[in-house]
Amino acid sequence: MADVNVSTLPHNPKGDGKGGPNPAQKAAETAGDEGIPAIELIELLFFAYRDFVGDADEMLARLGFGRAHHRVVHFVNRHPGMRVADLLAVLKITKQSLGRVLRELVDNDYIQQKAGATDRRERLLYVAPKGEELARQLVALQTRRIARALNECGPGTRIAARKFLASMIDPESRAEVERLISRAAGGK
Amino acid sequence: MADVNVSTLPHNPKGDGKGGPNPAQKAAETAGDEGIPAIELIELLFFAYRDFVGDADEMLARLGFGRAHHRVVHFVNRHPGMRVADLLAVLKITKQSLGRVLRELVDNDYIQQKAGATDRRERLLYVAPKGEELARQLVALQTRRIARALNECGPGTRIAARKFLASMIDPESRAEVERLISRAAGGK
DNA sequence: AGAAATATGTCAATATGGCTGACGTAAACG
DNA sequence: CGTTTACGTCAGCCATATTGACATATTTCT
Repeated sequence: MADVNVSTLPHNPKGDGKGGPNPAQKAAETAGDEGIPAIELIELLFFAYRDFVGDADEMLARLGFGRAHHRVVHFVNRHPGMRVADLLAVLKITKQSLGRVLRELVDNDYIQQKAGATDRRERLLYVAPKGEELARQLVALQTRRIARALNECGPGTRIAARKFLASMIDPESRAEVERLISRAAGGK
Repeated sequence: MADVNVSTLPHNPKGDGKGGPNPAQKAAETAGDEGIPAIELIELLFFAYRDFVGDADEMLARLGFGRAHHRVVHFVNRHPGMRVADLLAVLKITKQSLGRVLRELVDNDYIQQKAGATDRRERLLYVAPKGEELARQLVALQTRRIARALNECGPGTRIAARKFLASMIDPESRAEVERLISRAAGGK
């Protein structure tokens, strides 16, 4: 699956004897420590992620931006002075795709570009005040949801969630993601 | 943020005295039980989700399908006999958008339609054998990743992850999502 | 110095997956 | 019988991504 929305549900009009267990169950089966099918986590991950990014989507839409802009502002804010090539590598999109989004952000004073000091071919990217403010607001929004969730859950949840999410990442990428996170987060 | 990819990182060419903590930190701050900034979870959620859906994306691409098809096959498989209107409500897209995807799936024998028994205006949706097999494979793929992650983490992780993810969902939607999950999962 | 590689930008065409508005048809409902 | 409902479809638009080709500056290598 990929982003999905909820709201209403399939009805089951006249209790047509279809209420019980159904397909997709054998495939799910148990997977992990207890005897609960992983399909639960599959769908929860979906809905959780949908609402998680939904917060930002709204704010962005009001500015005429989309998720692509969010990604750029977020990463540039987290890694000031990153090069265009670095951003492309992190986002894994083509420079043509980045081009439009970056241009819009630069034109609207969310992102600044500076030629590299040692290599003037490089365009080092920085958030302008507007971009920093936007990034701050977006992080605050998403932080709020996470804080609420953590508060609702037990005290060990943060650690567990952090570990679980990290384990969900491709093993090959994990080291880089950890580096990306800790580096920007001020990890020394 | 929204879906992002990792791989290389911003370089920091000549140790220009930029290695330390940087912006976006004050905004992150602590949020929850311990003193760790939520921004870690924000980014982990991203990368985890990216790889999570990436599994399916590959398989789908080989069939010429996209995420839209995945959603349809997944939900129809989980809720056999659901109506088009139900699917629209769950996916929260327009019927025009669903139309194309559904037509492709029907034309290629992944999904079957049957007129409703009591209300013949309804088109009840069922997975055809090919669709069931595809849904099974996709769930298996994602289950594998989850199982691996749970195995890597402690025994309590499943419970904690389940709770955390559920708490990340909008409070208003939570009951419906739980219903959606448990109903299809064989909840009586 | 000159050639090659690198970092970036840009033009053009294409695909996917959303959207809105308008209209049509069959069936149920009152 | 008229209205509403469930669904489908035509037509056009938008955002985001893609590929391929090519341009321009600048650095690096020989």
